[in-house]
Amino acid sequence: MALPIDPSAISLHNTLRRGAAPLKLREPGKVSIYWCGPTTYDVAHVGHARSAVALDLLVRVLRAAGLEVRSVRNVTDVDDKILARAKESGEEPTALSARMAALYQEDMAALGCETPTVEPRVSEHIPQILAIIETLIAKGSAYVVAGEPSEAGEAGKDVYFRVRAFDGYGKLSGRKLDELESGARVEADARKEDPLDFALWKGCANDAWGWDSPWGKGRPGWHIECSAMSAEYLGYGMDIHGGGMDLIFPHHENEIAQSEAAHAGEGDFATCWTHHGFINVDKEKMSKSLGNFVTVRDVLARNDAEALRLFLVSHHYRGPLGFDVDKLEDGRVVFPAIDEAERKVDYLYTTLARVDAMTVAATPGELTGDYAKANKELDALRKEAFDALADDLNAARTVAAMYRVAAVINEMVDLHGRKKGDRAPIARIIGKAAHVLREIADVLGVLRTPANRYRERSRERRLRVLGLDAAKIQGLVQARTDARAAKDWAAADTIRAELTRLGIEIYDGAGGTGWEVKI
RNA sequence: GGUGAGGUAGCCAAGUGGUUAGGCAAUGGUUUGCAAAACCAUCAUACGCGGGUUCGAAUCCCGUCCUCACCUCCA
Repeated sequence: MALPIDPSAISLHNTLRRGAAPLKLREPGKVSIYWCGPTTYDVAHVGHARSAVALDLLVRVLRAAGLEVRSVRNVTDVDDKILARAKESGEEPTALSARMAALYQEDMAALGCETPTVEPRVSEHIPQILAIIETLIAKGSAYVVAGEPSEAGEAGKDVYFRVRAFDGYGKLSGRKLDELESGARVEADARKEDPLDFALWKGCANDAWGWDSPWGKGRPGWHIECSAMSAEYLGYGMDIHGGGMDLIFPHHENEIAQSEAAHAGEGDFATCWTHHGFINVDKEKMSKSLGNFVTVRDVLARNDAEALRLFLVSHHYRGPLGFDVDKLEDGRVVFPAIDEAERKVDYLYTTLARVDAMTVAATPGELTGDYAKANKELDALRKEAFDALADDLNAARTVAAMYRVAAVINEMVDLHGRKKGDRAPIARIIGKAAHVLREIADVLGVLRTPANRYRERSRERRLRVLGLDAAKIQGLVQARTDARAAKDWAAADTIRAELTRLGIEIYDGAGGTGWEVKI
């Protein structure tokens, strides 16, 4: 079977060029990606999930095009915020960041994100960081100054990057040096040659959290880790570098400056810069500093992980994404958009379950009339689904096509029950449609469990959230079944009303009465 | 002030020059003891506002209003 995506058809928005461009690879058939990961001082929120899902989607799309992907996503485990948080709790900074990193990896795995090829930590790459800083000093791109004195005692020296010595500064973010200088909120620091210069290494007191260096004890500046670790695992230069839009300036701008200065004459640091949009709560960016964040764990306590994943891939990765939080009268917090996405996940799994429940053995023969039309529609939907992904990861379009495929399946399953004479062609269409649905879901990273397992885990979780007991529901359903057997419709309907009030939905099928917990 | 993103039907959300994106909600229908689910149909001649270009504009151009983000840490 042909690959669903033609690698030469893939185009991505490149921040550096301010527009979409066909994917260009340094080595045919292989893609290298560096993605800026989290600073691990707290549990991951929905914004981190969006970032991880954007990377995962990118990787899946590239793989669907037959490309070999090598992805690196850093864990920033050395940072002032980690230190500050650790001081509050009395925990060792390294222990805190390691604990948070483990939680992050757990959460992202729950969202169906594959583990990147390498997830390097800053604390384990200090030698590489020191080496690149020394190179920058040797090339005249960086300079050493006396450390900031502190009451804790003698501090190591600082190293700063000489921004004005790098020609292309501002090329990613579209900023001009003089504008930056004039609009500067950068605090003046007499030790710096220029206010725009940024730290590669910050000295600290001998008894503080840090590492030994040629400039005394200290910690790396924020940006240098990515220059050092990307070179370590991808070599200098990469095909795609990505992260959140807030990183364009200064983080990525500085990464470019450091890396290209250290590797002058070796070409661009990254060919394509990919940046995703934010999650907004009440139109404001979800962020830790604003305190308006919802953690992934908060969401997973109420909703299925696949609902959050579907919600995320239902929107284009570069646009803003509103995340609503509602408070119910009983004080429970709900996420209406995620609930809606979960109902769609229910729908998709129910669709697959209906296919599972029937035998759709392929039988040979020509499809004619409406069946030929349905078959053609499926081909068109499959093409649309994958074309959309090749077009700057437009997964929202892919999701739309996926719903249409599910509708075809349901339509055919209904028909299968009614048009007994046409069962062979109908079964063929269903078999093909189910295959297409799974193929699309795979690249989106949804529908990863067998339908019956999904149903069980959803029921369990929803009962827990509502504080209900399955045995009690079972009893009410049985009582209603008995009333129905006695044709006591009034009694049966009273029980149903009670179940509805509790949040239980029932359905009478050929094999008896089933029930679901509503989300 | 500079830079960037965005404003599309009741709501969410694709679409960057010409044929129904999709979903939610609502209404009608098929089905059902009645329902639920599923399917079909309607809602939908929508594109912040004002000009302009064009046979034709949500889409291009000019102007303008509004929202958000970045310029300090942020996914």
